[in-house]
Amino acid sequence: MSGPQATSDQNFGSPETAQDPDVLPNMLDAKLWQNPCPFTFRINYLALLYNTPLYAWVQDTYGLKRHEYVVIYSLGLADGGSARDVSRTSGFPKNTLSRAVKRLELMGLIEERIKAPGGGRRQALHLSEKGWKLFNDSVPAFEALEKQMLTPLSDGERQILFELMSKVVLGAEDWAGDLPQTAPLDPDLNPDLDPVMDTKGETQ
Amino acid sequence: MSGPQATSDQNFGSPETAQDPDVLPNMLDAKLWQNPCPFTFRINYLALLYNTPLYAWVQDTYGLKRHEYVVIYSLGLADGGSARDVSRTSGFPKNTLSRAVKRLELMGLIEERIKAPGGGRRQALHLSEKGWKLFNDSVPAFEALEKQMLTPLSDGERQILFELMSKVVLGAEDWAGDLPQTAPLDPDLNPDLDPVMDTKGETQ
DNA sequence: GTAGTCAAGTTCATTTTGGAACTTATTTGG
DNA sequence: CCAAATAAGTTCCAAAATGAACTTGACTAC
Repeated sequence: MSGPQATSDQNFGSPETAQDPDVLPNMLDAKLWQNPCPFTFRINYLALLYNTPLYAWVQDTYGLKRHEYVVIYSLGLADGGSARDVSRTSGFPKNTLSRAVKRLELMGLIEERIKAPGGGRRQALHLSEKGWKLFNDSVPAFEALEKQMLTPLSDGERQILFELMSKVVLGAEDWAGDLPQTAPLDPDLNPDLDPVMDTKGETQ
Repeated sequence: MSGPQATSDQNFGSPETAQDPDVLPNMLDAKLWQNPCPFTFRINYLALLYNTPLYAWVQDTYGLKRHEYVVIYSLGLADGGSARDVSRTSGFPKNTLSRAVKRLELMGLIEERIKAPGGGRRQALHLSEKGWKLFNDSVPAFEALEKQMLTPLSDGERQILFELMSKVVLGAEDWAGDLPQTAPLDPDLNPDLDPVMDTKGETQ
């Protein structure tokens, strides 16, 4: 090996050890098995593998950009939510979502906005009938790919994975610092719900 | 509830059931606990929570954009890799990486390029001394946050999580369709390595 | 009830991104 | 060996994303 990194054995990428360079999993192997951050790499890599084809499909099928579809999906799960809610749970900046909402309104996928009952200047967003149809028609594709992803696991393993991931997410309150516009995780999450987020599509 | 979605019980977002709207975990709760894709949401959400602060820190500390740092990180793990390798393992388009490589070269973080021994027009990229230093100095921050993320788990649980995630990633060969420029997972991944990917930072 | 504070949402200007076309090295087939 | 095919890397440019400033409505305190 050439540099500091003490990745002793195994060959990957390094010119002197590279063999068939067209199999090229050298770098992938390195990122999977020599990574000081094996967990977050897997997270990111799976997000990439999952999101990329699905959002491409959404784009082709419905002509919606990712952040636009995310609004639909978010409202499908949490009807009456605001742009702020979508921003905080998805990571997209609020001006991006402002535009998305405007376009969805124009397309007749969400209803005219009304100020949210609860607080501030918030606007409660609602899917239109057309919006609900799009949501219901599209979600199965997302479900199917998630199911596909999990086929290597037994039912029991899937359950365990779900529980471990949930633990990690719930523990995130403590460290999840300052996102762009900061969405502190809620202390008393209700263990009977289900949300959606939005990670673009690249790994480390 | 207003629309089709049969999210019966629990209150979230829905104007009629919304209570304290400022706690607003309504939508987060919905995405976590009512999500038809609970696994991929968690993946995406954790990627968001992880990547966002780290890449902001990299930007502030080293003045490197995400894709630029990704090149550094990738070469730190797989020295001698090519831009193509980084593209395929990270999901960034090749022109974006071409620019990144050019800038890193300019900054003196990677060495002059030489054509890769193995194949085609490929160029083997190498970190400079300065590049290695940056890599070695920065990686601990990534490691630390990953460690932080996993604190809710016991050692045994972390091990199990690692194994389950690995299973899922290895199984991805079968379905991981066509990424932008398609990186077929290698059939015989060497279970002694470790790679890095790149998922921007939004959930669904 | 008026002033001050806060934050959701919008607009604007700039930078960034990435598809498409192109270049160029290399390999393969005749 | 030469011609065609392949694919890595680059360039160009139109489209998209986003930070920052701004607007606006609502709540708070006096």
